[in-house]
Amino acid sequence: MNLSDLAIFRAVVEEGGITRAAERLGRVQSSVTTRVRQLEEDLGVDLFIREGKRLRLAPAGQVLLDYAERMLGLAEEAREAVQDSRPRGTFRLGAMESTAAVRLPSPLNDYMKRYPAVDLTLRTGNPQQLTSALLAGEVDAALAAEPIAGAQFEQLPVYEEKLVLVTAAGQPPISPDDRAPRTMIAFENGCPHRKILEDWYAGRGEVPEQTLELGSYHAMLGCVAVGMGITLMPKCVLTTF
Amino acid sequence: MNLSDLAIFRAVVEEGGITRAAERLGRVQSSVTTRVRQLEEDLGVDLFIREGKRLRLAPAGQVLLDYAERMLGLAEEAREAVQDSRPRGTFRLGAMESTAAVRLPSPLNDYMKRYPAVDLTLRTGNPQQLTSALLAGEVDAALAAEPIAGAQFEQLPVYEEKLVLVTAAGQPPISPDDRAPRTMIAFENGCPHRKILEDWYAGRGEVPEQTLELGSYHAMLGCVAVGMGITLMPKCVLTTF
DNA sequence: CTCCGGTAATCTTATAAAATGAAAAATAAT
DNA sequence: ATTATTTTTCATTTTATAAGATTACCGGAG
Repeated sequence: MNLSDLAIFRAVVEEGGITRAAERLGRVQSSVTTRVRQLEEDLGVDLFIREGKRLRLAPAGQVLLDYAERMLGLAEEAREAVQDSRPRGTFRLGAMESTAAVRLPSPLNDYMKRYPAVDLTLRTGNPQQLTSALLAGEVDAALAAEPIAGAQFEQLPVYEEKLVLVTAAGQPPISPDDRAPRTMIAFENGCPHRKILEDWYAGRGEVPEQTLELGSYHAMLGCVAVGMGITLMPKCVLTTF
Repeated sequence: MNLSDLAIFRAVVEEGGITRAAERLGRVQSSVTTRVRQLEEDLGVDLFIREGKRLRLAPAGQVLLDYAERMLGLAEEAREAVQDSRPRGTFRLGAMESTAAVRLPSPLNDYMKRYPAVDLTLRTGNPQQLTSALLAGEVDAALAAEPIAGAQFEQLPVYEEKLVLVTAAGQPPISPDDRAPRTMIAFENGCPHRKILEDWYAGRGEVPEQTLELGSYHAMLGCVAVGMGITLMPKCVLTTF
């Protein structure tokens, strides 16, 4: 059973005869006869009751007709849907926590309005996690901070993040002469900003005596505000609090 | 696009590769490659994104996969439904008014309980109307009183109707010596009982002076009861009032 | 009854489609 | 760089479908 068989069968039913169906289908009567018989043989049932030269739809034919129309309708629809270039399906995007929270909400909102047929999935993680998800095909694209290890990706600069050192309000500014605050507050391991902050310490010939690892920017800022230590984060994150 | 193409496409998606799909389908991988490419050409879109030796489902492929699964599911279902010999569809039955009202309700009820997948249509009419409906293919079968004109039908005796002359209660019985009541009450023209009643009059050498034609047995009996005339009807009809 | 018009079935031949097998190209892993 | 794996391509064989001619069948008209 394939769709052309079903189309032929449907034409025979609709035209009420093999000869007229053949005419409509632009083929010869014997072909149509053969295809109908083959279909009957394939299904193991009579689709038509043959009374002399007249064909009457058999019960099994009625049943098949219903299915045939549905399948042919779906085929037509599929053909159009597939050629429709408007985005659809699911778009699985990866991003770092900071990007996801601050930069993405607005464009994501626009995107979803613009392409209502697309389901969006946002997965957050550090660049390592994002790149491996990308390699595994678990996400379609990701926004991550450079540099990216094993750069066999197609890349496109999107945002330039200005990173700021954050200290408690009222604290004297950090100068090259003073010792840096002893506690470094950072996001989970793998976060590129954390690495940069560690490098900053190293550049001063220092090492943070203590590291406080937190799971959210909100918590980190709270800790900084009470003078627990310093942190490094995209400037834009600050503006949202 | 036909169902085998779609089955092949689905297998490739499910197995995640042409080689495994070919194995599962029991054919050689070059065939599978060709069929997939043909399907893409036919639809005018790429179903897969080819990255080296790995195939990734393209957006259009996602769309098609959904349709393919639906169509293949329907095909499977159709194959089973068509081979299912239990009656289904619509059964269009014709019958005379008296048969429909008195004899059919109970068997019809049984039938519908027994074959819930069958839709029943009952069309009432006199034997002439029923036979022409049968010839036109508007009903599948009909219950009609003999004799039937142009008997190219397959026939089967089902009921034997005892016809009774009905007069008003308290009336003296009709004897061959008296004149028959002057008014004949009958169903619409074409009703076989009416013909029989007319013949009965003729057999006595009489002719009904007046004919009252009514559309329902209920009305006919009402008229007989008040002494307006006589009628002839199946005995079973009487028992239902 | 026989012939004619119209229809479906059958059979043979021609054409198109699909499957195969082998080799090539591409690429991921070693 | 080499090997192994996977897809693609191509020539060939096999299968499926279409066409064309014929036959069989039925229904109506003469």
